Amino acid sequence: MRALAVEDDARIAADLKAALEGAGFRVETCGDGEDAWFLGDTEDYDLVVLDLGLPGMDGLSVLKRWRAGGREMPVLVLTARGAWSERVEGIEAGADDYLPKPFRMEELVARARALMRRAAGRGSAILSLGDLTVDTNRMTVSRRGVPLSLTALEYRLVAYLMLNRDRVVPASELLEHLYGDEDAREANALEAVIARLRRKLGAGAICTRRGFGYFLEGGS
Amino acid sequence: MRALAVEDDARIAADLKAALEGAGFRVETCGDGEDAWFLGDTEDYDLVVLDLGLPGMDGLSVLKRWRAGGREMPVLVLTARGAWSERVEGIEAGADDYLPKPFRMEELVARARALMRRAAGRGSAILSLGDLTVDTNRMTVSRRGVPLSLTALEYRLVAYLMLNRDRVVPASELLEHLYGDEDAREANALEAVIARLRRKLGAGAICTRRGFGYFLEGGS
DNA sequence: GGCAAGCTGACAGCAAGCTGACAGAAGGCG
DNA sequence: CGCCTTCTGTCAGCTTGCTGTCAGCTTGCC
Repeated sequence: MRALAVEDDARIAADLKAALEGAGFRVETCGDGEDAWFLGDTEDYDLVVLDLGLPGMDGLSVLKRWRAGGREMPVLVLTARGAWSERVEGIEAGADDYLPKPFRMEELVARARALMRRAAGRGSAILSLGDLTVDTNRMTVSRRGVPLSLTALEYRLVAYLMLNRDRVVPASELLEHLYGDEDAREANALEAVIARLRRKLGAGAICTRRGFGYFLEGGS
Repeated sequence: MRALAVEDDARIAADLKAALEGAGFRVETCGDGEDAWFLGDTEDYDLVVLDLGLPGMDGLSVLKRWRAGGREMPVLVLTARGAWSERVEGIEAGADDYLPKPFRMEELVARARALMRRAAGRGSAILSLGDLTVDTNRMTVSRRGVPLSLTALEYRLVAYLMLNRDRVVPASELLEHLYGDEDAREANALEAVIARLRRKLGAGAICTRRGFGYFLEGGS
């Protein structure tokens, strides 16, 4: 397992290196944006930890150029505290996860592992679309970073829509997923859940395509 | 990440290998006790999965000899169904976790990850969250520095929640961890333990997410 | 305008979870 | 061997709050 840590603050960089090495990675560090881009473009890493504030070239630009060039390695972005807009941009630029500073190194290592797991084939732990984020580990949903308190049923519905965010999910399929298809719940149980969800997520989050089904808002 | 799977049943060994490789490990297998001991003693593994019933040398003896020789890698022991005494011996011999057969491979992978996380946490045997501290070496739990007297069962529950503090642990998983075979214990044994624990730890320590499971309070 | 699909607030039933009491099991100790 | 202590599963009754149902409404479509 080979990792690249892109971070201009030498002390943090050293800490990153130590933590990741403790987790079993061979780690290289780099403090300059352009150098980082070059390394990420020419070398093969299993993981990149990328700070956004860099000399040379901005972290987001680095990331975008990697992705534009077809580099697909997992990238964990370090964002400034509470800078939500940075996170959104980071995700759009192709980040796989983000971690707000300051963070505990254990947290970083945990995320790194989650990324490795995801890359190793399985579903990701964190899914985002628009201003909604679903964390399948914690089984939580948050909106613009604000955690929402959902019931189990509501969570499963959102998570399912999020997993199938690239298509319209028929109501019948949702019913089957939620209730295991046997006793077809009297029609509008599903609609009741959707209504409650919309109240919590915000009106525009779940869209209806009349006669077809539901989908999560976000771009399309 | 390098793992050793010690298992004499060839089919199970193959399953183990596949599951762990799916989780990102490079996996070696071994079906004989003496060979296993030699490998574990001379090679560096990040994780060992060890079945107790082995030809050549008994699994427990292998483990004890590793520990006696100062080998500290995380070891996950596979025990026979319902064999309680084996578990206790396993812990005394230095196992980090145990899993009763038969088990689901996902469960194994989850445990393996938890072990890796623990091992990566600076090798520290002490975990803290909020005002709770769990010392996995001495198997003690304290609150604001005041040691609590917990029973074995209670300790294992708290420790497991602490090891998995970054997620909500489903009740079914806790049952499986505590009792091995889910069917054995009727309904609310788990809830009884939780109630007793809350009385000792303080009411807010263990939180319930209805329909999901339990998690330790702290921060989030 | 009329019909059907979908929405929503209210509400009651019900299941998940909590707790205190109790007794069987396990183990310690004389 | 027998008493005693501690642990822990079961039970019953309770609380909490999730969720399906209903009735009436809005929206989209022809």
